[in-house]
Amino acid sequence: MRPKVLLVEDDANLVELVRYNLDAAGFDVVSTPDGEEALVLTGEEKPDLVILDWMIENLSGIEVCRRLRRASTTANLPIVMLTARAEEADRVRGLETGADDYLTKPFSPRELVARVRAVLRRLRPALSGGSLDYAGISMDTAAHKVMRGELPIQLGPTEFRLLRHFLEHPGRVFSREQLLDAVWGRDVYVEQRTVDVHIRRLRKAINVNDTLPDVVRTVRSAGYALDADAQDLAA
Amino acid sequence: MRPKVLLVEDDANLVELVRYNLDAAGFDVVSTPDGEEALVLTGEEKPDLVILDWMIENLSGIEVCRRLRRASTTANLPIVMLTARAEEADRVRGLETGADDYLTKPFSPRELVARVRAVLRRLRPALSGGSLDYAGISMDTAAHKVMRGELPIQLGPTEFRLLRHFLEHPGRVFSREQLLDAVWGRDVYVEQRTVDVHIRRLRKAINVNDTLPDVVRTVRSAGYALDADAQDLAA
DNA sequence: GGCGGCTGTCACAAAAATGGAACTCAGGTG
DNA sequence: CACCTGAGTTCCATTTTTGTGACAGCCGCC
Repeated sequence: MRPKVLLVEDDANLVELVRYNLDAAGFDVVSTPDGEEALVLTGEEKPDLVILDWMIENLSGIEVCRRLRRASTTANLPIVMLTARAEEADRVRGLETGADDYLTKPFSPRELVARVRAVLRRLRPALSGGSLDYAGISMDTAAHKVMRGELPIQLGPTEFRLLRHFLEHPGRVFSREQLLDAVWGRDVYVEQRTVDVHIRRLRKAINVNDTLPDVVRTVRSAGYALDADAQDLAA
Repeated sequence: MRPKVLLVEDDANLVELVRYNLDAAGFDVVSTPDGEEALVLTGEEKPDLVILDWMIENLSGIEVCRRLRRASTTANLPIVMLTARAEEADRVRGLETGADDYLTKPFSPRELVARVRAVLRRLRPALSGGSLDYAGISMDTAAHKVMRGELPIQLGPTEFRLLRHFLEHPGRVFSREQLLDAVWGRDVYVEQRTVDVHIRRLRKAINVNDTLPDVVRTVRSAGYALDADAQDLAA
């Protein structure tokens, strides 16, 4: 699955240059020159990362950044700012508004790709092909294989995505609603309790034998989390 | 708890400059000019982030970076590279080796701090807002975990919300009515005395053993407050 | 068309949390 | 010291939330 990047930039030549390089590096690219539209596209396209030029139409890049950070659904969306403003104050302001990285023009396309990769490697390890490890579970996202210690684990597609999501945010609690958004997709309508059933199927598959601790923690009235010490807390 | 940064840099003047700025920004700083020692210190000091100069003694920064990435305990340690080598190829190489960010000298201390913050904001949400600390109690709101010193605390949903409310307004006294509004919700109708019961459950859970002081202070005919010295005041 | 793996729902069981009542305890008062 | 008020505790019926097994529909495959 190619990660999707939303490019918000009004210089058509630059858009083409960046699009070409990102495409070659294995990314899908959606672009717009317009700040307002960027916010709309973020909701519709659900990009994995946004590249924001500072000077764009309608809303400034920094304002778009601020709004994305404020909305809960995009508060964690990786953002790379891109601009001709090399002033130190601007760079600091960009980073403090919530951008994850900041590049000044002129920049090298290769460096941009490298920085986009570095940001994604951090935030969405699964997208960059590597493997995810936590609490004795390791998932090879490329090969779609999962191991619990030395034991291979067999998972259905939904359980796989569910576990991957947990591994990307170890220890963190997600509500059923958040899990439906992240694992099923934002426009899918299913009962919240369906999450319970899949959690159960995941537990069944992961806790191969009774000697291994359950790593899925139930947080009453809140949701579920993947947790190395799920057991101790219950005790 | 202040995040700890390991600074690997051999220019003593630069070390002082960076140390001063990071300290002012709320970080603890440990430093060494030596690549080999950096690896040792990483294990001993368990920093939250490493700032690595490329040109250092014994091992090059990029080699240190590579080794840190390879070791499982430090594979996820955030790394910011810092160097005089402005060549594009070097920057790309640095980022691809696993650095999370890359700054070229001369750089502004403020930008360095901003970038360090941006990297940490991503990786350790707990260090920048996700966690509430007061009177020896720390609550990780993302993971829904509470600790009293080193001891894990088990709370029911209502007690959790109650404690969170207290932690958000440490030391302040709330009437039962205010607590019902804030913790139960404005439109919920329950007896005021119910608050007492939950306060009791909270106390029971928090005061794990008798040696620890009670941090919930009762203010007669007024309400309750979370207080570091609840005992002394009562005496 | 039949088979097997996945999915989403349901209904019921099990577990945990909650709210309230009753009773006890502590502090202040005259 | 008896009395009164507010707070601490305990207990338990009820309500809420989660766990679980079963099942029917779907889809790709042989």
